[in-house]
Amino acid sequence: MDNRALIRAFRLAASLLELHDENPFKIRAYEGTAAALERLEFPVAEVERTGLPDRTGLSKTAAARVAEMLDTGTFEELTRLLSITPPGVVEMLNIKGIGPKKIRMLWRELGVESSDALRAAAERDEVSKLKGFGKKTQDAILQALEFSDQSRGKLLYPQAEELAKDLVVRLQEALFTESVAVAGEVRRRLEVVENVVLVAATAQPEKAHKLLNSLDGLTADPLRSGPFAWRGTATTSGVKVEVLLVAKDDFTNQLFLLTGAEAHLSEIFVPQAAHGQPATLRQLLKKERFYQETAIYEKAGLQYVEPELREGLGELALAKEHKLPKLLEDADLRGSVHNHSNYSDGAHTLRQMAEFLRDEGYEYLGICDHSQAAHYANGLSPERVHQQQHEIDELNKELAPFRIFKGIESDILGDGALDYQPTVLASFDFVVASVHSNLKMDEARATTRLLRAIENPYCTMLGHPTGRLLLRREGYPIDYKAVIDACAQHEVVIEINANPWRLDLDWRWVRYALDQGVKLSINPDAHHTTGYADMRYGVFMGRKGGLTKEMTFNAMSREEVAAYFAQRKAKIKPAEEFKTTLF
DNA sequence: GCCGTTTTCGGCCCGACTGTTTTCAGTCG
Repeated sequence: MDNRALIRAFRLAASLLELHDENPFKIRAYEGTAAALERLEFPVAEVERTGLPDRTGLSKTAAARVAEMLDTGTFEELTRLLSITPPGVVEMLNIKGIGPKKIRMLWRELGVESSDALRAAAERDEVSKLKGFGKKTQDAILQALEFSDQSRGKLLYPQAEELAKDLVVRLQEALFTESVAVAGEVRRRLEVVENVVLVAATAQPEKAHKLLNSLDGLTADPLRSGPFAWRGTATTSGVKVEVLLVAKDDFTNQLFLLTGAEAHLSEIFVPQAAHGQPATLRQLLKKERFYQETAIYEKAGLQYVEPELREGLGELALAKEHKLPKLLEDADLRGSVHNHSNYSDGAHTLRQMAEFLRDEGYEYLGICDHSQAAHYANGLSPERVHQQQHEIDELNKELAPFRIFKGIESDILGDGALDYQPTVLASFDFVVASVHSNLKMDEARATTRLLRAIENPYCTMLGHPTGRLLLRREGYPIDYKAVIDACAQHEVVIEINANPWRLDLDWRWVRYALDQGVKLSINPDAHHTTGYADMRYGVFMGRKGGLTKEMTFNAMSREEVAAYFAQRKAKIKPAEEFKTTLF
């Protein structure tokens, strides 16, 4: 059991206590346990049980509950709470916008015991009549239910990749072949996956069927399957799984056909093709058998198209002209600039965050803890900013040539102002500006808010532009063009937040940003040393949008980044000159 | 439930925002 499972269990217990109207301080205690676990930087499961209180800082009773979880998968209080709560009501806790207290009302007053019953009650206009509810709340509930419906049967990229890779290994073992590959959305690195598609070369497809039918996590769908295609779903997520069983000589053709989006395969790239001559890649594949994907594009007279780009969004036109860019790679990144330490809500100290990154071979770290408005995340008061910067100076002396840049993730307040006065903002090497509150603005207001932040001379970089959490919450709507244009005008870098829940800026806007000359930064937003690894997802998104090393902010060297920050700060006029207009 | 003692129980306690209210409760990050 990993720490996250523990944290989830304690959060659930806290919600259930609240649902059952128990002592608020008891609730806070459970939340406190979850928060304490979140800050830990080691797997609790590996700690000697008797050492738990000392190692975790938890109270004896909380530590005992953690131990119980580790040994039995649950703890007594949680079991009790679950036993007095209908499963459908527990599930309702996941609905955005309503919390335990509103759910209690719905349950007690309307007898609603499931999401479906809730939807029915809302559609009958019964919810809006409850005390404390209203028309808007009812509509918000229906909208949230709609969103969670849409999220069903989908996985974030990392989970989809893990599932796909696991199946590849099992099929390779069962079929005694290396020729099993991931295709489809996972190979194209889509941020959300609905279909996990694999291709396996085998002369014994029945062996593959037998294996796939026997796997615990999969549910077969015989109606959609056939002798050469196993289809079903991953049981818990409901995501579709498809395994095509093909002859060895057909492997490359099938892999290719199952990788590209339909628009890529069926786009006419030879407008004047003679009769019978292939005009699309699909037609070419029908005529000829290939053994390497590079040979397919070569035969078509096209530049090789990386799987990430095979979306049918204009890449073939570029490939025809041999103008596809050389895409960014993991190894091009030389530092990481939006990360948290335990000064705010991160798990690790400045030193730990820096040494880990240095030992991974990177040249610099940008620390951007939360600003003072982010109370929930232990945002830094000006005094603590000062203290942190002093500590960074000391560490920089010791760790040189590795360098920590002094940043901040400054909240963009409701009116678009940055958190902190100019004198404080001026003390940072750079400022990442992000929205964390009041996420329900309409497009006009949300855009104006961002534009105002971008115009602020202290804004170096725009953080997660829409605030979206994939499969969990829609971002606030923004006018992408206006935001990107403003970033171009004010030389503000846009981050591709590499956290797999965010992947924001959306890759579909990367090309537009690049065309406007906006540099992008692959930012893991790490709250833990393990979080740096998320940068690879950000690289995938950049690649999908055609991002190159040259246009990637954190592909710059330490010296280049230092020079960039210094030059940008030098351009800021003295605070008094814009004070009246901006603050 | 946890802390910290006035050592046996009282105090603990985010702020902004929204939507519901007519003075506030619930939710969120």
